[in-house]
Amino acid sequence: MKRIAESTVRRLSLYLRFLEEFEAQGHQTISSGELASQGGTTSAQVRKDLSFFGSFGKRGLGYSVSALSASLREILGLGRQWNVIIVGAGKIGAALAQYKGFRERGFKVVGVYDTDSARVGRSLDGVHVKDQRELEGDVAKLKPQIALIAVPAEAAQPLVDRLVKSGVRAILNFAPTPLTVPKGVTLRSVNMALELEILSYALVNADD
Amino acid sequence: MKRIAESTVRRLSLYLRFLEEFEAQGHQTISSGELASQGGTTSAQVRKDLSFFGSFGKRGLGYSVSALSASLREILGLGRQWNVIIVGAGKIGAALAQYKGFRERGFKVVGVYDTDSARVGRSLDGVHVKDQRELEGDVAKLKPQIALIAVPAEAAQPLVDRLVKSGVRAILNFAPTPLTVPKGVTLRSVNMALELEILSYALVNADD
DNA sequence: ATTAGCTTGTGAAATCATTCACAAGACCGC
DNA sequence: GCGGTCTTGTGAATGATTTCACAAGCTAAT
Ligand SMILES: NC(=O)c1ccc[n+]([C@@H]2O[C@H](COP(=O)([O-])OP(=O)(O)OC[C@H]3O[C@@H](n4cnc5c(N)ncnc54)[C@H](O)[C@@H]3O)[C@@H](O)[C@H]2O)c1
Ligand SMILES: NC(=O)c1ccc[n+]([C@@H]2O[C@H](COP(=O)([O-])OP(=O)(O)OC[C@H]3O[C@@H](n4cnc5c(N)ncnc54)[C@H](O)[C@@H]3O)[C@@H](O)[C@H]2O)c1
Repeated sequence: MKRIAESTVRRLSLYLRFLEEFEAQGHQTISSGELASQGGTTSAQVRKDLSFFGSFGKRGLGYSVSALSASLREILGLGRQWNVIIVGAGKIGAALAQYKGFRERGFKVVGVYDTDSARVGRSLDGVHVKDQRELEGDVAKLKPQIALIAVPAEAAQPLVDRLVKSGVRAILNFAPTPLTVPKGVTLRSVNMALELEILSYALVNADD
Repeated sequence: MKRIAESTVRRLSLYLRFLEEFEAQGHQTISSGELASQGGTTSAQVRKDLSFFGSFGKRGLGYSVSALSASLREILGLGRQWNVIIVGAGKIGAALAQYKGFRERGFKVVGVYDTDSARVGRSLDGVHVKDQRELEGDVAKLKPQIALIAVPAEAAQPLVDRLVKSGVRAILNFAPTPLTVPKGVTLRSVNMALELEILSYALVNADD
């Protein structure tokens, strides 16, 4: 299949969230326009996004909320549970480990790792923090598909290398540093200071 | 001035970070190619990004690290301290309040607010948590330019409305819900579950 | 069965972003 | 001062994404 733009995947994920809300409200069908207004986009965009994957609607009627939800879940790979590990049990790592929003969307935290012996052994919402030396062994055993990186910037690249070597193929990084991964591994970074800098830019350029 | 793409602003922010590292290493000049390789982009992209704002380099030589850093800081509005408030002192709000990375980049947390009386009064790294009823008064007094939203999804829109009414013009939202702001206010959202869903998509479509 | 009223799916057009490619400028060594 | 070697700044070309616009399909009402 043709490569799909990340912006499209991002919107599909948003559409799914709105569909679930709609479903909870008891609606049976939804039009591209309604979906668009929720997501801050246009009806044409919604239809174009969906058209890359097939044809899900009924002309004159719209989309079946439940059928489209199911299709989007399928497309996004959310019909299953993903096992996730978190490395770094500091402030942000602990918050992520306890975040209910992940589990609700099918991402289960199966391990949390740290170097600091003061943190190892503690329990974060049912998952107990282990020493990072157990990382490789656990990855081989538990086969988590996704790893979250919540360690200091300078520890991030060596950690990525270990994770990749152990077989992790998708990484979400929170350390504010550029990282490289070999082909075949997907890396995404969330950089919060950078988000604030974009706001800063917007504030000083408010007049345009 | 012509409107600048967000992707450009994002890269400028990254360039600045690399320049600071370069400066710390004692380098005087840097070429677009060196800057590009750090940021995972191309030299042409770097030059084009900068060209929107002026001409900062010397042909044959490259850019003065310190002069370009200063220019980028100016462009991004980072030549000053920004005051930031955080609403919601739960797990993620507390992590953000204690995050050193913000202060290092000129963002100072001047207030943290919550509804929960068990959390009010605690101190998070020097800033003590106040009752959210003090929000409006404090915003009038402290004039924070930026607010971070770390409350449950259902509390987010009413909170945005209060913040906007009080004069906050830039908001970074961590609640996984769509929010609307009037024109003149900048809103950005960080949606971590969505980041994981993009990874999920990448994993199930690894072969393309 | 026909019509009226919606809404989809999709080529074509328009807009936006990135990459190419090269003239022009700067430095260095001789 | 000149030739050689770099590297910038930038139009033009390419590529990607979004928007437009409309034929075609479905429903419901009569
Ligand atoms: N706190 C935030 O809100 C926040 C926000 C954005 C980004 N970040 C980034 O997230 C990362 C962690 O930040 P934090 O505030 O949680 O810091 P922290 O110091 O609270 O936590 C870092 C943890 O990582 C552990 N660690 C260090 N090296 C390790 C390794 N090799 N293996 C396993 N664990 C290791 C430390 O023992 C510590 O517990 C940093 O890169 C930071 O820039 C934090
Ligand atoms: N924990 C995470 O890692 C994480 C990650 C991504 C997004 N989020 C999102 O961030 C938000 C907070 O998550 P959390 O895990 O910190 O939850 P939490 O329950 O630990 O914290 C929420 C806090 O907000 C406070 N609050 C509620 N309504 C408020 C109001 N009107 N004004 C001020 N404070 C109010 C609550 O008292 C509580 O202390 C949620 O929307 C969540 O989806 C959390």
